[in-house]
Amino acid sequence: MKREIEILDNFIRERGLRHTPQREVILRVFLSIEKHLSVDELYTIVKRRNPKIGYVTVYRTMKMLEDAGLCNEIDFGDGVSRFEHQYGHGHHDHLVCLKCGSYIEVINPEIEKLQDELARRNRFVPLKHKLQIFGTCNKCLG
Amino acid sequence: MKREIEILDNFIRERGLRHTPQREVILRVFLSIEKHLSVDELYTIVKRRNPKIGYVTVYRTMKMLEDAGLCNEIDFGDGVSRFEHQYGHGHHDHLVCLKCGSYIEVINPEIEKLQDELARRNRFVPLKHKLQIFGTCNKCLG
DNA sequence: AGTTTATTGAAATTATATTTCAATAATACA
DNA sequence: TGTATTATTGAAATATAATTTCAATAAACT
Repeated sequence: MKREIEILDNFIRERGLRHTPQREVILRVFLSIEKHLSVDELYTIVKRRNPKIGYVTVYRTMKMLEDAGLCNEIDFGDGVSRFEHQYGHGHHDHLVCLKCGSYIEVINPEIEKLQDELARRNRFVPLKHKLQIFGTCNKCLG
Repeated sequence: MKREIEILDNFIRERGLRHTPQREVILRVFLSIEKHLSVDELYTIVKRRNPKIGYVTVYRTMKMLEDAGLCNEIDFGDGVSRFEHQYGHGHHDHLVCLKCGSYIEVINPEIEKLQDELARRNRFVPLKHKLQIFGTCNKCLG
C-alpha cells in the first residue's frame, strides 16, 4: 500500500499535478478491496468514508491511477467498466462465471507464449491482450 | 448465402414468427459484407437499399440472427457492439489494431486446448471464451 | 498572505442500448 | 378471397454509463 501511494505521489509530482485528499482516499479504498470494482461501486464505498467526494472525482481518479500504472480497466462486456489492481499483479486472464458474476484470475505462461507467437506470425506488434473464459464456476454447478 | 437464408426461415417457422422483407434484406446485407459491423453501420447500409427500414428493426434483427446462430456479437471494449458472421466460421480469436481499427481473425487449436485445461483445473465449466490481442498491425507500422 | 492554476463536484451532455406503443402487415383460417 | 389474429415495424421515449463543462474551491509556489 505504501509503495502504491508513493507511485501516485511521484506520478503527481512529475507532471506538476496536485496531491489532494480525495485522490488519496480513493486510492486507499481501491487498494483495500481485492475485487473488480466499477466506478459506481467504488463511489458508493468512498462516499462512506467521505460523503463530500463526488462520482466524477472517483471516475477521474481511476483514469489517473490507470495512467500511473496502478490499476487496469477491464470490460466483461456487460456495459460496465471495472478496475482491478495492477501494481504487483502480473498479467492474468479471467474465468468469469455467468451465473454469479464472480471470477477467477489465472496465469498461464504457455498461453502467453503462444499468443506472442500468433501475433508475430501475423506481423502484428502486440501491446496487450485480453483472455476471458465465460462459463459456470464450481459453486454454481450444484 | 442461400443456406443462411434457409436457416433464418427455419428459425422463424419453428417459433411461429413471421418472415418479413426487412429481415431478409438485413440478413442479405449483413452477409454481403465480410466485416465486423455495428448496428449503426449496418443500418446506414441497409437504409441505402430500403430507406424505410428503421434502426430498431436492424437492432432487433441482429439479436434474432444471433439467436439463430447466424451472427455473433463482439465487443472490443470501445463501447460499441459489433456483429460478425457465424455460420461456417469456426471459433476464432482477434488481433485488433489500435491505430486503424482493422482486425485479423486467427485460429490456434493449441491455445484452445490450453484454455480448456485451464478451466478444468479450476473446476470451471467453460461456455465460450474471448481472446483479443491489441496492438499495431503490419500496415500501421510503417 | 497573495497569486496562480489544477481540482472538484454538480449539472449537462453524449452515446449507445433498449423499451414502449400505436399503426401496419404477415399468416391462418373461414 | 376476405377476415381475424397477432407478430412486426419504426418513431419516440427511456435507461444507463461515460464523458464534458464550468464556476467555485483549494493546492502549491513565491
